[in-house]
Amino acid sequence: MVSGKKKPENDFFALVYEVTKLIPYGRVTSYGAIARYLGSGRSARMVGWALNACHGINDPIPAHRVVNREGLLSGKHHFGSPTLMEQLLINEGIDVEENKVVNFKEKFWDPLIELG
DNA sequence: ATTCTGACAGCAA
DNA sequence: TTTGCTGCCAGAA
Repeated sequence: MVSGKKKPENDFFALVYEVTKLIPYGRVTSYGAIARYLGSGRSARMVGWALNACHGINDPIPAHRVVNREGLLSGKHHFGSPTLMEQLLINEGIDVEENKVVNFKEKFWDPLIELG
C-alpha cells in the first residue's frame, strides 16, 4: 500500500463520527463518554477535536448532541452560528437554558451502556 | 524537529 | 466547597 498512508478506517476521528451518528434523536452524550467508549478514557479532548473536523466530511454528524459532562454547550461556538447548536437541540425537544441542557441526566445517552 | 493549542475531564491543594 | 493544573492524542505553525 503506497497511497493509503493516512486516514485508516479505524481512525480515531472516524470512530467518533460513528458513535456520534448513533446518538438517538432527542438524546445527548458527553465527550468523555465517547472517549471512554473508544477506550481512550481521558482523551475527551480528542473527541472534541475530531468533531471539529466534522465540517470537512460529507456525512451529517449530529455534533450538537455532544456536550461536555456538565451538559454545557461548550461547542456551540463552532456551529457557524452561536445559537445554531441550541436551536437544533430545542428542535429535538431538548430544553436548553443558560447554554446548558435541562434534565441532562435524563437526556444523557451513554454509548457504554446503550451500545454495550 | 519542537512547541502550542484544542468543542474535556479528573484530581490535588 | 471551589479553583487550578495536569493528562490525553493529534494536528498546525
